Amino acid sequence: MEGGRKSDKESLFTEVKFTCPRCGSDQIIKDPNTGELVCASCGLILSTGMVDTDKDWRAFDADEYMDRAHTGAPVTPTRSGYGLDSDIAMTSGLSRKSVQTLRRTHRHVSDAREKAVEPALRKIRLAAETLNLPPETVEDAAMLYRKAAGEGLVKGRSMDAMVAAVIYAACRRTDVPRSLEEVASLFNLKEKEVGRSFRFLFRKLGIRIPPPKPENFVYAICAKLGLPERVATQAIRILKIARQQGATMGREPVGVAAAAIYMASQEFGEHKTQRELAQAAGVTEVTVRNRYKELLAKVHKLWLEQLPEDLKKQMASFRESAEGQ
DNA sequence: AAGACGAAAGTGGTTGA
DNA sequence: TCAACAACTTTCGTCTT
Repeated sequence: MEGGRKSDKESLFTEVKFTCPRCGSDQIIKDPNTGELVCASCGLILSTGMVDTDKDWRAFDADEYMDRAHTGAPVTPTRSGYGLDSDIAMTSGLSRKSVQTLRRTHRHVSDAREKAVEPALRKIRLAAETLNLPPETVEDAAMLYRKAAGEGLVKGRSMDAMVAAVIYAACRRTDVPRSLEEVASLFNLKEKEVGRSFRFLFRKLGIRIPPPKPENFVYAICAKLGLPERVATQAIRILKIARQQGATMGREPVGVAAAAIYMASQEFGEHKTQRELAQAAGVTEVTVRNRYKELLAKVHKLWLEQLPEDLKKQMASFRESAEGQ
């Protein structure tokens, strides 16, 4: 590979020593224009909503403090019993015998439900680890599975396909860019099978899942190609205009993303071939080319017009120094 | 020679009758 | 169930640098 050039190229990962609270990746990129910190792995914007580990309540005197304090194990749908166990105490007012009866009934009902979903939840947790999913996504997947199981949609279907489907759905709902192919192959399933379960699920549950945004794929593709953050930032600008212009409708989001990156990289003199972009995005050269053509027609001019003067000059100088090499 | 571009034919999914 | 359709892929030839 062209190892020599890489050192004088601006590093994609500026020395930010954060790790992503969602996926744990340390590939955090800083957007020079907005100052936002973005995770290159899962696309989460960090700086506008850093995790607040403080209390979620305030107290103005000691009594209030005692009153409002609540602690204990976090509630999570990813574990059976939501990570909580409940029991019925031997309190006064009830005979020993009725407490025992109550306990037995309670255990019977909750155990039966929990036992039914436990293997699936275990699979979800395992898959999440391999796919490097943030907790938010894992919880959503677990929640969806519980909902599906609760409505009897799981019976008689392949558990793996259902688990894969809820994981994919959760990724979509929480803006984590994982492809159907990635999720399906983890379970040795075909895209088609998972896709079918996915559609069945959200049709039956009445859940609306918007198509993935092309922006979600930008940082992952740029990271694969070692493109600097300024290219990623502008690609996202291009994609925002593209959406306003209706240039993303009905198009494969990842293909549009690749084309936008191609466009931005050219303006910055960061030459990558259409083939390289296509490979990084997992589409063909022709798709990149066609999306690029559409972006040229509908977006390119608007994008350049909206750019601040100093950034235009910056682009020109980057292009010149690239040509000089 | 490498990369960009375009045309033509084929593929697999979706939609509506 | 089937045909029509849109988006995408594969393949290949031509043009440009």
